[in-house]
Amino acid sequence: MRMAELSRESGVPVATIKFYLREGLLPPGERTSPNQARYSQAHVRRLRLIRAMLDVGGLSLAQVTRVLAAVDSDELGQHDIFGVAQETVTQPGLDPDDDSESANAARERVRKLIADHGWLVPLDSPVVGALAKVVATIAELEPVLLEQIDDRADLIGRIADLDVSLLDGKSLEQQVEIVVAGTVLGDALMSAMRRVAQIDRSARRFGYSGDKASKHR
Amino acid sequence: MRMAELSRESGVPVATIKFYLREGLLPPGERTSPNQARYSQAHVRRLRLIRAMLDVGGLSLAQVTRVLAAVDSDELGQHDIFGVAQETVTQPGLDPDDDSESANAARERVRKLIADHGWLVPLDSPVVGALAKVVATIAELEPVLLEQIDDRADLIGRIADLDVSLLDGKSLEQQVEIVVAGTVLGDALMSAMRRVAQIDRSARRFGYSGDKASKHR
DNA sequence: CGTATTAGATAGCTACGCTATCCATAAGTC
DNA sequence: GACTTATGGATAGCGTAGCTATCTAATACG
Repeated sequence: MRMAELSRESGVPVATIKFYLREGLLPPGERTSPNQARYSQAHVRRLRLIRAMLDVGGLSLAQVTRVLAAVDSDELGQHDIFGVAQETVTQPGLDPDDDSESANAARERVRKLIADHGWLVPLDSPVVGALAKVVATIAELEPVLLEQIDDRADLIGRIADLDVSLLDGKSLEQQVEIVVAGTVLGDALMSAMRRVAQIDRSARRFGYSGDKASKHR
Repeated sequence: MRMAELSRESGVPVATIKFYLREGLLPPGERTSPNQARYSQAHVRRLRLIRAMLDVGGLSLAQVTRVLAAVDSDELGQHDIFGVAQETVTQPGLDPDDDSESANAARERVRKLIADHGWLVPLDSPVVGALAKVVATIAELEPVLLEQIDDRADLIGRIADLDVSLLDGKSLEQQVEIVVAGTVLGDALMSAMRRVAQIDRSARRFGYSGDKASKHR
């Protein structure tokens, strides 16, 4: 497959593909002569993955770069797969040097949450720091949201069960792909479904009107 | 409170506050003379809300602007609250003119999902379109993720129950604030908790090692 | 009265994610 | 083999987002 076809297949403009090649997001094609190359189905798939992470997952190019680098390096152990995918996606959490009252309160709340649920997670991991930051933000803005955090954690735990069960009987290579997609696109899927479900619950509680008139103009 | 103090209280630089004022994100202060103004605690809170939506929620300035406009307009009915918050946050979904096989398959899958769960949601609403887009993307990239979508939908539905139950006994004004924060920050909270829970489940399944040595370098 | 702030206007800046142009070589076409 | 088209690679530029900096005239404060 040559450049034009790769572009057509993937829906990504040629100039953009060249840009991704320069940035190392897309591996170079197989050389057929000093300055010609041939691309494969793997390139199409890689392009689709890039676009999915950018458009649907909402990642930055830099994050996509890191995720792909992790995918390509094959020195991952079973247990690290999630960590690697997550750490490249997780945004900076609570500053560890932040010793303010609210920061400590948030950290404590998260510590207790993890302990209460018996979660086996190092407290100094980036994901925990990120969670602490979210909790701190919510605590000072709309603390009611934290009232049922334990119930939420139970449900989320069961979602995580589903996530992990997906890996059953898969090769390590497949697992990497599933975890990456599951981490990035999984967030989008959960958010999108939650919104739909909220509309349903809200309609049941406050009354459903199928016509547009009731919608905000 | 004058500008300098507002800046100190909120942690937002003066230049940035002025920028937000220009953009209409922050309402003008109360005039004390033709070119002086005084700010209140409400301004501090508003600033914190803006920063939370930008930094934690990951919204764009334009989205924040729309959310705030909706918050400020008080012509919302009970049932519309979710819709308004969501529609300003929900990114463009599947193009309705897209008649490709994959797009139709995704739409059908979503339609069935909604029907199976008895959700009361207009199929042409933006949130459903957004969900269809996510489903379409996952379907062509990592379709295994869709295998347990019904189980996920059940759990998400129960999360939505929690979301809606938060509004019990709250004034309409409070409800608006809760829904806005719950929509934007709630996504961040769920994602962060899910990552932590995934680490736990993964550790249980594949073995936990508390030391850093097992982590990706 | 003098120094420090302020509101408001305008201009500039950095990062991101492309997009466009150029050129020399190679491929496809007759 | 001549000729048109496509390609790889390099370099430059562009549009948007989200601030940041500077300036000015008016006000506040001690």
